[in-house]
Amino acid sequence: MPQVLPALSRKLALFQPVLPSERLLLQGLQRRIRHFEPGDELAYEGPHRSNAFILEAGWCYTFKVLPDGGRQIVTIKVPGDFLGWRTILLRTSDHGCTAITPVAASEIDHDQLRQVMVKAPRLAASILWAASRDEAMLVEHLTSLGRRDATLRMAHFFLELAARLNINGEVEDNSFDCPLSQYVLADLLGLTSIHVNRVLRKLREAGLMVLRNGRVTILDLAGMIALAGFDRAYLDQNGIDSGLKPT
Amino acid sequence: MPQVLPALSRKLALFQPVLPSERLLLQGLQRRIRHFEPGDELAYEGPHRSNAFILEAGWCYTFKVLPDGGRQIVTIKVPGDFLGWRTILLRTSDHGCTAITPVAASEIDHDQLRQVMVKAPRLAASILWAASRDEAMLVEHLTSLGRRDATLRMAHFFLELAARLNINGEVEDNSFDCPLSQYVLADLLGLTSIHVNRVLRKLREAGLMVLRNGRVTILDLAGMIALAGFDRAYLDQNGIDSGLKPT
DNA sequence: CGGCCTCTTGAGACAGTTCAACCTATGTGG
DNA sequence: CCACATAGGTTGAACTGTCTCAAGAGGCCG
Repeated sequence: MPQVLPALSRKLALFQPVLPSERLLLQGLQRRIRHFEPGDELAYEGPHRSNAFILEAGWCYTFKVLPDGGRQIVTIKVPGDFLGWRTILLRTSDHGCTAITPVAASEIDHDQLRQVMVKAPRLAASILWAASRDEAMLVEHLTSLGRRDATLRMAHFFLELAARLNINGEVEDNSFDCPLSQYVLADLLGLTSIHVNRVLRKLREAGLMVLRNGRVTILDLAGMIALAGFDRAYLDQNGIDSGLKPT
Repeated sequence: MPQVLPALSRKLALFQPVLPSERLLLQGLQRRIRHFEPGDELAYEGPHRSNAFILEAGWCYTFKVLPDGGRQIVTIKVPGDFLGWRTILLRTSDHGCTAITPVAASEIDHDQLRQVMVKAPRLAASILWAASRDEAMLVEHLTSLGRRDATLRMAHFFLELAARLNINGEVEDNSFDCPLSQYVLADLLGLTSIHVNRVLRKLREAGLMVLRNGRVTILDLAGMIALAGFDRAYLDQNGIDSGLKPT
């Protein structure tokens, strides 16, 4: 029996406590674990019935590709996140999903999920809360692309990421692992990888943050927050902050 | 007794038929109609309990404001759309909402909605389908801001808008009313109003589309679709197209 | 009539792109 | 164990899409 659900239930507990009975229902959803290697596709764009997952371990990104070959990364997914849930009801998968690191994900049985939603309204509310929070992050990302310049986008993204990872206890000493290449950051933030490189250098030289060897360190938290105009209210995680401390 | 729900139920019927009993439940949700004038705020950003609506008549936009005074319009809402539903479960309203035209909207009672979700799972699925579709549109918009240039963004937006409005039968002769100022289009598409003006001119001079006196006319549908790389699959409305015809 | 909002156009500036080169680390087959 | 390929990162120089600043025109309303 695989050890399951710590990340998801810890997140849901930010909304309301997960009762023992609900914990069992979640475990039922998380029985079928599948594994993927970096670069594997968990879902494809197109009109076929696509799978929904709970990401248990590892990182993925979801993306859209454009006719000209351009790619827009929509979200970075970390353990505890839902994957592909939007396509449970839509009849087409509107995006692809690729593993960044080795990934373990539990595949959701649609009928079983339907049962949970109908028979456990309280848990259903927790799940819909998490989905609403995902959408709020999407809106914030959209705002970044529309109205923040490259530097602010970068700073804002890493502050959000720290807050999300801290739910899983992955932030320590103002620092966390981050397996995102500059190419991925570029397609996420609507930039070129060349410009990502320059922006990261600027943040480093300003003493704000460093990304090196797959690890992020926030050097000046107050400076980052002021720069990005970051207000974590939209993450709705009052109980738990970014894990970062002023220096 | 106000005449209610044609737009929403027509939209939900694109997913599955709305049964008579479900129609009654929807009518129950749509009892408390409120009216707003252009410029009125239906919701504010901030940590208070915000209201959820179904937009019955008129147009709104939702937006975020940045510390530097910049504004990003997140979505344009037309009759039949949900407003503020994300903040039903989140404990903070992450965006504002402003009426563009005179608006009639039914205010949703949260407890009553909860009842519907629990007691009418089939209708709940239709509602969640519509919410998923809204999210898919958000993702497409995000992709526009990240990886499409100003002209493609504009063309893509108006093709999507036509498809949405055609559900309400508002598209006729490749033309539809559109009360969006160039300032609103600018904040929606992450541009300045000056550049919006130039892009609209370019589209007009290319014989692709015209926006004049609050009315859009698509002059060259195939050209627009090819230019924007528009694929309406993400709207998941197989039953009904954009109402536009090749010329 | 004056004030305001929206639309329009021009000219110069700049953020970010494109193209090109080179560097380092890691892995692989001969 | 070297030769080579690949992936990620770094830097420079020229180019361009979009912005900023500035000015003016048309329509609507009090």
